[in-house]
Amino acid sequence: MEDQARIMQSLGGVTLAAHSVQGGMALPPPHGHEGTDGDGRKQDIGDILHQIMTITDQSLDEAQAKKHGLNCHRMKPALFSVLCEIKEKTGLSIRGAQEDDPPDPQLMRLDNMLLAEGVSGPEKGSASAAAAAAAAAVGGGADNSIEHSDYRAKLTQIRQIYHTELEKYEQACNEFTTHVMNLLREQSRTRPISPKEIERMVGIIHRKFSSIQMQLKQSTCEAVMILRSRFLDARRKRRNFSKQATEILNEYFYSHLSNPYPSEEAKEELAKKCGITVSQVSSIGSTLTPTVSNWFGNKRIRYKKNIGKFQEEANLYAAKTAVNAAHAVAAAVQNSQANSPTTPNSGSSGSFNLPNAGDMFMSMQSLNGASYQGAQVGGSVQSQGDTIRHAISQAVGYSDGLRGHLYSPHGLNVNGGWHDAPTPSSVTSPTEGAGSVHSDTSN
DNA sequence: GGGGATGATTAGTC
DNA sequence: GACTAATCATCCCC
Repeated sequence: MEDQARIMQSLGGVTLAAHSVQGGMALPPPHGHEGTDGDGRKQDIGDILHQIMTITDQSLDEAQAKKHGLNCHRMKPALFSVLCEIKEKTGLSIRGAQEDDPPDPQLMRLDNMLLAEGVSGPEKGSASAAAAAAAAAVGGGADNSIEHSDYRAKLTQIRQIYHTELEKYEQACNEFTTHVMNLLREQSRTRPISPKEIERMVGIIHRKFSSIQMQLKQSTCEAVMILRSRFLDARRKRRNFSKQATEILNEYFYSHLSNPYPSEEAKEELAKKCGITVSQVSSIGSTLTPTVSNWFGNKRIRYKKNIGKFQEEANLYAAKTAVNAAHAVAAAVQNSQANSPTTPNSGSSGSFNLPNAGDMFMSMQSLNGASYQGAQVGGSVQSQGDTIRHAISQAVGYSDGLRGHLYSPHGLNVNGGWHDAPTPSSVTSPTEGAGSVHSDTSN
């Protein structure tokens, strides 16, 4: 320690001296200190530094021996403290420049996406949740569940690959970090390396590895996107309504031909009856099941476009609804006769099987070849009841000889709009309450 | 395979 | 937000 203190004092401008050595130059004489004693010390330091400079040119054994010699040299602590001072000065600027890197937004996006897709994060988390959501959106069909499980299986595969690769990267990163730290600790015996510097080096290594990890995450995201798009493409495939569903929808459409705008409640009930959805509700995309809203939208347009083509269909459904009405009314009449002659038609069909009385009236008029003359709303309850009774007899008689009768396209006005559908979004059937799917024949 | 039927999508309107 | 009209894409029958 005495030597060290003396050297520090005698050298004065240590940094300059050290820099000179680093540049391969001879040490300059200490300022204001000359003499034989100073020359000797200068010679010692010069020797040590020269040995350090040439150590890499020597063979391993030779270098080890030299290293040992240097470590044991009496001047080593003095030299070490000089190097410490230099490092302290240069280290400050490096530290200031490299600390507190903000989190990479790209990496954050990738992380969020992988988490949302259920690739990263807990096993039972969003992967199955997303798949379950997809399944819920799709409905309950057998082929749907196959698609669902297929999607889930492929997602699990991606997840497994991702985690395996991630583990590999982490392991490699840890190994490399440990290796570098050991190396630095070893080197710290011959040159000054502070813990903070080791920490900084570890940070650099982690940054390098995290850039590799980012590539892995990017590839995984791409794979998920491809899988997702393929899966959704498969889901976008059009599925036709079942025959029964089409029947139900057509029945409603033709029985409300004057105003084929089902309310939300009506749509919901129709959807329930048909086993379909009201509208597109999936967050993932289109559903497999066709929707009531789509169906009515398409039906209205196609009916309007080509009324002639739909005449036969309209006749069929008019007859069908008439027969239904006949049965219901007959039952109601029987009921009322049996129970109380003063309360006719107390029964209900329980569904929209029976048409809107006004439309029913129109349908039957059409079946008779008569054109629809006026608004259907005005009729009294009694007169509608009479009309229905009249319709019953007509319908029963028509059920066989229906084909060939002209169905007059009612409900549409000259401009192509529906008669009494002033505000389509808030339509209520003329003779029934808003959203009622049930027949108002009992009126 | 062709063509009509039909469910979904999209842009524009109210 | 619901609707229309045009269009796309797929299904399904011949």
